[in-house]
Amino acid sequence: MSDEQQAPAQGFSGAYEHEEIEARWYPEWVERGYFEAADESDKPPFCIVIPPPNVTGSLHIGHALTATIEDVLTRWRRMQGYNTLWLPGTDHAGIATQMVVERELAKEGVSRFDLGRDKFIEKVWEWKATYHARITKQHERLGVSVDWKRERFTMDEGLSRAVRKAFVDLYEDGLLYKAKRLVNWSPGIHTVLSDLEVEHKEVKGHLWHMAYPVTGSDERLVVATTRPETMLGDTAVAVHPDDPRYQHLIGKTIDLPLTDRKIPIVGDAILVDMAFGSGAVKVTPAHDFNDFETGQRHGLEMIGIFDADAKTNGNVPARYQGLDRYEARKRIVADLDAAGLLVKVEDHTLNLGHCQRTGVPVEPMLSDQWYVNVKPLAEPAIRAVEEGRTTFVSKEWEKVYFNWMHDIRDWCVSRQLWWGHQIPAWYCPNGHVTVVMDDPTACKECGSSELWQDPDVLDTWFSSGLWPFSTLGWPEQTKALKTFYPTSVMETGFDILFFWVARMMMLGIRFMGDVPFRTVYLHAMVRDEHGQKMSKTRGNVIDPLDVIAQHGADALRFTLASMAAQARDIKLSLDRVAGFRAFANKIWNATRFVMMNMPEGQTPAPLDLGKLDEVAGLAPADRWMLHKLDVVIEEATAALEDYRLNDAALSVYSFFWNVYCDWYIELSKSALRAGGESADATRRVLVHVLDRALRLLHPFMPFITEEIWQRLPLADRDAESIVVAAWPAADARRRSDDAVRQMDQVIDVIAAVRNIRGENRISPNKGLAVVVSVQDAQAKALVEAAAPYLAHLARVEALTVDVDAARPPKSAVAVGASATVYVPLEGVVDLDEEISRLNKAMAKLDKEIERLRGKLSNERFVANAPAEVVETERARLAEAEGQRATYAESIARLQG
RNA sequence: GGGCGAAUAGCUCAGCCGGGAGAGCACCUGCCUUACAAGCAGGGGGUCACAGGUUCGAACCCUGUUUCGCCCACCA
Repeated sequence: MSDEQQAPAQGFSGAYEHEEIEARWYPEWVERGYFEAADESDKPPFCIVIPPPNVTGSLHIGHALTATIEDVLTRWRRMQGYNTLWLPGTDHAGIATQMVVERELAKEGVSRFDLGRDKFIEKVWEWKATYHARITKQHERLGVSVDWKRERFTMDEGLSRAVRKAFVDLYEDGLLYKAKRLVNWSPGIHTVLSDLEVEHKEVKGHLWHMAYPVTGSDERLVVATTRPETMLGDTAVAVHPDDPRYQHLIGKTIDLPLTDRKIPIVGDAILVDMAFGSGAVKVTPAHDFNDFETGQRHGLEMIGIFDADAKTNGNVPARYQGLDRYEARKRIVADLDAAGLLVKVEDHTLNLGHCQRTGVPVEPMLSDQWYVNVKPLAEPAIRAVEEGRTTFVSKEWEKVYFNWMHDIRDWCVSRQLWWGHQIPAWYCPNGHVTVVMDDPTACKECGSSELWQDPDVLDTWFSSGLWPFSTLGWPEQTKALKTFYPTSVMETGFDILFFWVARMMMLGIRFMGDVPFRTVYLHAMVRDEHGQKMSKTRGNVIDPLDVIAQHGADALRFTLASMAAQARDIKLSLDRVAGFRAFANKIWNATRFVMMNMPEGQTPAPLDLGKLDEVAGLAPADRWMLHKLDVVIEEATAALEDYRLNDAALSVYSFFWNVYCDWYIELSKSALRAGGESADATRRVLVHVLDRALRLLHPFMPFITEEIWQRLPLADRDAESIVVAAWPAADARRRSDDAVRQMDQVIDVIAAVRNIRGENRISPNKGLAVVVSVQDAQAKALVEAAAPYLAHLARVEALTVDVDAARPPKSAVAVGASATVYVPLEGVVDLDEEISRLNKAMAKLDKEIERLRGKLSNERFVANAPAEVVETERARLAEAEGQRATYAESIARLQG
């Protein structure tokens, strides 16, 4: 601070350094409890529960987007005076986390089975602790204004209780049941998957045509299959009952090749399409969903031929046992070929289900699992959206939601994992099931004390589905629950609409009797700048922490918010972030200017909007500035109300840079130099606007705005931190149409001079003598009064203003909307340059004139278009024609 | 097989209820002008994917086509 004397900018002498500022404020905010919500309050509630990040690793750029959007909404509402709760937490992420820990262990050559369940789970908790801490750090770096005191984890005690309560209730309602069905089995991780966790991908494969001998005859029935190995589990062959080729075979049997089994030939019009393949289908009910249905219809035997690894089991002939399914395929094809039973092989692309996590093809397997009967839950969840009790931002998502909900199928919720909520079902030796909240000591049915708990755990999404109310204390009827449920906004990526949002809707309505959130705001996926998915293998992953280190959290947040409206993909470019870092720098430097011009130790008196007319020295430029401020307050607020974060961010951006900095600060310099009342008034406006602008920017750029706001000399400071300061309210008393009209004219003249200067490459240092021709005395007075502005912003050293001023000889000309500007060129510029500039301007006008004349000579336009539209077009034409005439005359003069 | 989204300047994208095509970055010219060279001033650049239609008037509404992307779906 030794240089304070040379640079009286009250601490703003240095450059903008984001690291230092960002590190300092976050702990301070938490310490002062600004982010903490009240269980009960007179203020209206605003609540977002965070989509809990998985504790698998660190936050990626998508999380940064989530955090940014939610923080913008939360900080904005907090400033508006809401009792604001943004509730943080993390998800145990069953499969994902178990997998990463297993992978870690595998590096040391250890499997989870070597450790045993308890030891393994201990390891996972250690992992969770590490990554939870990392995620928390990252969130802090981003500046999230969450209420850390209410942080939850999907497997903490309270939430585990909520999970049990939900399970037991659904079970008692008959909405949750156990059944033996064909399931999606992942041989990669040895667990069943829900339909949603199966990804269908096109795969190039083959269609094998195999000949099956009909028992006791020479006839052979050719079947076509994409999976020849499953023939070992075939228990029938189906043909179409109306197929003349095969009708006579229905009721007969097949000698199943490579086995000693005989299987029936059945007629089935549902399964069989006569036109496809050979028209005959092998039926493997234990390993194919269609075949399973067929088996049900015909009472067929089901022979499962694979174990948990999808290797052949003891149900197949000895020589094929213990083979991987693809190995088995090769062997079966080879053996059939050798036996002369392979008729042909065709290329064929098929849609194959893959395990979302491991990428391994899913194996349909027969298995005992727990299911939720979701139809009865989906119905009210559909109705809630139809009736608008929950609305989607981007209405189009509602259609997607409805589509899925209408076709919803039972949800398989059990998983053969160790990490997760163990299913609260106990079995006794007599085959009874006991489902209760607290660990039982005896069987509910027979009283047996020999009980064992179901070893499986629940799908992660089961606990996440309870998140909006379990985090608020449910099943206890807490005050927080009463205050904040239904929550205000659910903001998350569209990729988990079905996984998560739909489930929360169903479970929220079932357990709370009301929707879990009023608004669903779905954001896009963040890609790299070319639209590629970020992935480690592509090497295009953008780590939010790297971006923050380089450009600052404020710049990253502003970038993400400004792109939040993009529909499906957000293409993130680091150039863009750099641009917004420059913006932060601009804010910093503008502040420096303001501070340099404040008398040390004094704070300008606040502006009383009701008495602006009484403020001595308040010039049109000041009134104009206040007017523009009011416009942006209104725009930004309206944009946020509509969840148009990009519009809000960008309108404040261009206000601050292009209006406040580019014009007002420059205009203010002459008043500040002049001193006295006008300088005083200008200082008050400078501070008033900067203060409001910082508030508007705060939700987007919390750190820099706080740093500056704290040091601003504000006489009417309403809070100790901008975090809890009031959001600016639009106020019509700031508006002044007169000032806007006047300043438009001044700006018009300045722009005209600058254009002549720029186009003619006249040095910025060269002072100019300028003649301005205006239309009336009022305009003359106005432009004359603006002489100091012209001197500073356009280097006009000698100004002559007249109504219909005569053109000085050999002068450049620029015609503005309300004035014509002449700059004598003698000794300043080459005449030819000016002539070519004028020709260019004229060519542009010609185009415009042609367009307008065409339009106005169209009788139907004049007859049908609204009068005001016709009027503005006429005015435009008149203006363009006038300008063109001036230019043409100028050219003639310069040449002559 | 069904559904959805996108196509606008070199790049990434805005563009509301149909009425003079915009921003950022990049580019060109001139400037270290006392807040800021991470800056200032000036400038160039678009057949709004294509073809029809509605309309006085279409980037915008309707129909179709093409390209790219996504979601859902049990055809062997």
